[in-house]
Amino acid sequence: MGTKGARAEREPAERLPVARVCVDVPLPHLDRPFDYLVAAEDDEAAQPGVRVKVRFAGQQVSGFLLERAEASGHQGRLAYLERVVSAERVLDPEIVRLARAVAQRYAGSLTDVLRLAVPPRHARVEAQAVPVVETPESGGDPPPAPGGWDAYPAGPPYLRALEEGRAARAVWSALPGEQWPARIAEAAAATVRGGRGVVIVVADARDLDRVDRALEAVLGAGRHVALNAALGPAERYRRFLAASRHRVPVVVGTRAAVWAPVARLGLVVIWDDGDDVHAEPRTPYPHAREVLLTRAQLADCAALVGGFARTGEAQLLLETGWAREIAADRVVLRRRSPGMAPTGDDPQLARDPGAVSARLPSLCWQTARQALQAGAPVLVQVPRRGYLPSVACAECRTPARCPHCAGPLGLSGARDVPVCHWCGRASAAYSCPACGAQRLRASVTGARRTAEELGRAFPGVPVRTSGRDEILTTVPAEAAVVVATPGAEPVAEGGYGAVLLLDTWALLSRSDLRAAEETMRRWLNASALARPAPEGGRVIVVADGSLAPVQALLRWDPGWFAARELAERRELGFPPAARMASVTGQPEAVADLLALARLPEETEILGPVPVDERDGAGPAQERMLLRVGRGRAAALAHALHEAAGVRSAKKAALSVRIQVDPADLF
DNA sequence: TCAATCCGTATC
DNA sequence: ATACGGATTGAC
Repeated sequence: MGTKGARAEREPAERLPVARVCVDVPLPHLDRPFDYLVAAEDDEAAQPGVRVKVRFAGQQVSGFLLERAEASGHQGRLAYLERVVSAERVLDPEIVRLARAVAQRYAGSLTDVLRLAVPPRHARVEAQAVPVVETPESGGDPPPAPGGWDAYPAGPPYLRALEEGRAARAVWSALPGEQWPARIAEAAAATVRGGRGVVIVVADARDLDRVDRALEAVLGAGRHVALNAALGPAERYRRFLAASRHRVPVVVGTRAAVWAPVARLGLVVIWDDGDDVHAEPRTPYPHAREVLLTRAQLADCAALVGGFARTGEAQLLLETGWAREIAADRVVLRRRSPGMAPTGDDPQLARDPGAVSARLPSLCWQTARQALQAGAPVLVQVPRRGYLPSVACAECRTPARCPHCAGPLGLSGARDVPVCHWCGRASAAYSCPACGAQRLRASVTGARRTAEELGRAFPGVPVRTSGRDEILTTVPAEAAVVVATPGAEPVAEGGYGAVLLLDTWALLSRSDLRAAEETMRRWLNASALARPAPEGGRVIVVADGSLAPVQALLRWDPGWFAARELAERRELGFPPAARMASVTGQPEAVADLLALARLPEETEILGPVPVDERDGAGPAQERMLLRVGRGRAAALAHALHEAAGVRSAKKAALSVRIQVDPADLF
C-alpha cells in the first residue's frame, strides 16, 4: 500500500481540507492561488510553506502551499494535491507577504518573486538533521573595540532602540575609515540581545567576508550564516535551512539574502545601497534596498541603510521622515577625514612632458611619493577597462595623453574629440608630442598598463593591481602602489597614506541618470580607505574643484550631495522623486501592451527609443518609458501587470519586458 | 441528425 | 502546455 492510492480511494482531510497553492507557472494571468484538496494521508505534511506537486492544466507542476482553508470559493470540482514534496516549510508566511508586496510593486507575478526568494531544494541536505555552520577564518579587520557607535550622536540611542526591539529606522553616513563591518555586527548583536533576528545585505563577496568575520567576533560561533551567491546548490540550501529552521538569529549575504527567513525579525541592514549589484537581474528585477525597506515596513522592524555615500533613495527616506539620520558631527568628521585636494591644470607638465612625473599630475606624484617615503601604501583608483577605449597616435603608437593632467585620452561615442579619462577635459587640437601626427587610433589602457607606468614612476616600490580578474582583499601597511578599479580596492592595514582618484571620466562623460551619484560613491568608498589627515592621509582627485561632486568629496558631505541630487531629480521628474517603468519589446508588442493597459491618469509616455540589439540577431526592439507621480506608482504597476495578463491569456506571440525602476535610465 | 473538427478559453 | 465546451461543418 503506497502513499499514492488511486484517485477514487482518497479522502479529504477532516480539518481544513482545502490547500491554496501558488503554482509554478509564470503566466501573468494565472498569478493567483489555486485551490486543491488535501488527502487525509497528506494532512500532517501539507502545512503552509511546503513544496507540493499538483496537476495543473493536465500537467504536473510544482508549487508552494500558501495556506490551508475550510472551504474554497471555486465553483468547479477540486483536484487533490498530487503529493507533498517534503514536509520542510521553506516558505515563511512573512516572506509570502513580502513577495506579494514586491510582486505588486514591480508588476510581476508572485511565482517569479518566489523563485528569487526560495533556493532550489536539495533533498540530501534536507535529510541531514543539523546544518553545518561554517566558521570564517580570521584575518583582515581588527577585532571591534566597544563604543564604535559613540562617534555618532544618534548611534548609542539607536543601539538601545534595537536592543529594546523598537522599529528604529536610520540612514547612516559612515565616517571615513570606519570599521563598518564591526558597526553592523554591533547593531546585529544589540538586536539579538533583545531576542530578535537580523538580516544583513551587502554588495559582494568581499564585503560579505568582512561582515561574516565581524559577526563571528561579536556574536561568537554559530550565531549567524553567510549566504553567498557563489555557493553551490547543496551548501546554499544547507545555509538557507539553518536560517529557515531558526538555528541562527542572524543572516548576512548578497542580494538574495534579503529574502532569508529569520525568527522574530528585528532589524534589516543594507550596506552601500548605491552599488548596482543590488539590482536583481531576473524578472521582475526587484532592488534589494526596496525589498529590504518593504520588509521592514511589513514586519514593523528596525532598518539601517548605511554607506560612505548616500543614494537619492536614502535621502528620500530622510526627507519623508521615514528614517532618521545617523551621522557624525563636523568636528569628529574633520578629525577622521583624510586631507582632500583636487588637481587639474598643471603647468609643470607642459614644461616637462617626457619626464617620469608627466605620467601623473604633479600633485598626485608628490603626494604619492611622500606617502611611500613614510612607508605607507598608496591607492590609485583607475577607470575600469572596456568602457571607453583609450587612444594612441595612429603613426607612432605613442599613447595619447591629456595635455592638462597626462591622463589617457579616449574617444567616447559619436564624438571625434578625444576626452581625458581622468579629468574629463576635451583635447580638440591634439597632436602627438613624439611625432607631431594628429590622427589617433583606438587602443586599450587598463589598470595593468597604468600599473606598469606607475612602477616606472616610483622605482623600487612594489606595484600591485586589483581588478575584475584578480581582487586583492587587503594589503599590508608598507610602501606599495596599489592600482585598483572601482569596487576592487583592497583594504590597507592602518589605511592608505594617499589615495589618488583618476576615475573621473564616469562623472564627466556619461549621460546616465546616476553618473554623478555613482562617481561620488566610488570616490567616497576609495577615500574612506585613507588614513585620517592627522596621521598623514591624503586624497587627490584629478578633477575640476568647482564641480559639485568634487566639492562634496572635498568636504566629505554625502548628505549635501544627495539632497542636491534629489532636488534636481524632483525638478526633472526622475526617480526616486517620480516612478518610472519601461516596456521593451518589438514595436507591435509594445504598442499592443500599452493599448491594453489602463494606465493611471497623468501617465507620461516617453519614447520609443530603439534598443541596441545584443549580438545583432533578432528583430529590432524598442523601449517606451512611462512616468507617474509617486502617488500613482502602485496603479501604474497594477495596470502593466494586468495588461501583461490580458496578453498572456490571449497567447500573444511577441513578449514584452516590463521593468519598474529600470536600472539603466538614459 | 449526428459525429468530427475547429476555436477559444480556462487551467482548482 | 492540455483539456474541455461550444460552435461549426460536412456526410448521410
